[in-house]
Amino acid sequence: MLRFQKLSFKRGELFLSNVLQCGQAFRWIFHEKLGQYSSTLKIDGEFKILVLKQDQDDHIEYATVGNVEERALREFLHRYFRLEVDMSTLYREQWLPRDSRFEQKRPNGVRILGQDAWETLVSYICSSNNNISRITKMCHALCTEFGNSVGHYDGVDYFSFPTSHEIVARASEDALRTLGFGYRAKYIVATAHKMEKDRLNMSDSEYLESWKDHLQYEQVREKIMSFNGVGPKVADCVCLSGLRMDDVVPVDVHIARIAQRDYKFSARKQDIEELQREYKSLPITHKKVNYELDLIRSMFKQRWGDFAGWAQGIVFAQEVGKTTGANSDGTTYKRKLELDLVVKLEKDDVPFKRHYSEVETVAVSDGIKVEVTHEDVLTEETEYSVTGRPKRKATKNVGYEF
DNA sequence: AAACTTCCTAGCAG
DNA sequence: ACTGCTAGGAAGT
Repeated sequence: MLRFQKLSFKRGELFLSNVLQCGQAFRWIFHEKLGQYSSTLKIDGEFKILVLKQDQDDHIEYATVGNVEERALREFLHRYFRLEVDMSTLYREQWLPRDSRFEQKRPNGVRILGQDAWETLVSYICSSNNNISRITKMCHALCTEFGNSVGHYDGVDYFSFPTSHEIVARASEDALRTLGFGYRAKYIVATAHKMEKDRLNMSDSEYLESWKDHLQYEQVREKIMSFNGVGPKVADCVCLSGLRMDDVVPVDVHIARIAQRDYKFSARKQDIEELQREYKSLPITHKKVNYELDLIRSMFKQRWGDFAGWAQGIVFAQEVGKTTGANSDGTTYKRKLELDLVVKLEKDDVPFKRHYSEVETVAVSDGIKVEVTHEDVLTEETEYSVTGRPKRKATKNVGYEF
């Protein structure tokens, strides 16, 4: 039996269900019966099986399979979930004053994870032109095929995420293609080779992290983009989640659509030309960069400030609004969002709690569809908070239904 | 420089 | 059964 410990935080700062399987991390397994998430993570330099669960909005519970020193574990979790970042304050002091669209948004416990840099790089190479379901399968395949056995828990074997050395030694383009990586197979192999050659005596992640200390964002991105299969979007994801560069906004098709639709963005010719002059001196970036997308990136950075990447995470989660993840039986499902709302209507009303699921919804509030009856009219004064976990009932759909 | 096309694959609609 | 399309892009032309 696992011994679970509590890790507390300010109410609403973290909801595992909105963070672990929404396309940011790809290796968390959800155990239907236990209501737990598990994965292997490198804690204090060694991969361990970590189990998490949450049924309150002000703490999570954690346990490891096998011994990990308590202090190191808590430090790891604090760093992984970036608990030093206070989202409610950011929301109140940064995003809301700078962007009135945030009046219609809440953080909902969506956070940017501080992940292992090398794993982030490889995972996001897999993500190109791909859906979350398949990315998840690919990341798991990398570990089971080329990683090391870490242990066993609740009927599942766990493996480490392979180092560049292990990928070079154990994988090949052919093997990866057979595993379903498609044209990304050669990117993975080439990236692992380059990493193995460049990192010298450092570990993969130490090498990537070393750039952050003495280089500006533009140069760090440049370095990351020098890996095969890594363009601006993937590099920005590595900056944000792998290197904890909180102001970086990765611009994918969704964010580009939001910029145009909600922020009426359109690139001015003058701005594009200025940007081209700026990039002239950089050897790689100006070849891979899409100037329009890059202008969107800088627009959001300017608008949202030092934690623009986190604001992007909230906006993105609301836009996509679904989670997909692996189950302990090896299947990968798209989950439907399910939540409990604590609704306080008029000021003299007693708050009440009510369960909602996406299926039965009609009205939209905060990007969450809510069924509203005649007796509970949501107004601008309505206070609500979201608790609960994703519904475990699966659909086979891949795609967005909003 | 910018605007194409191609690259794997699974799932789904028509 | 078959085609066409799409899904957190990047590389090649």
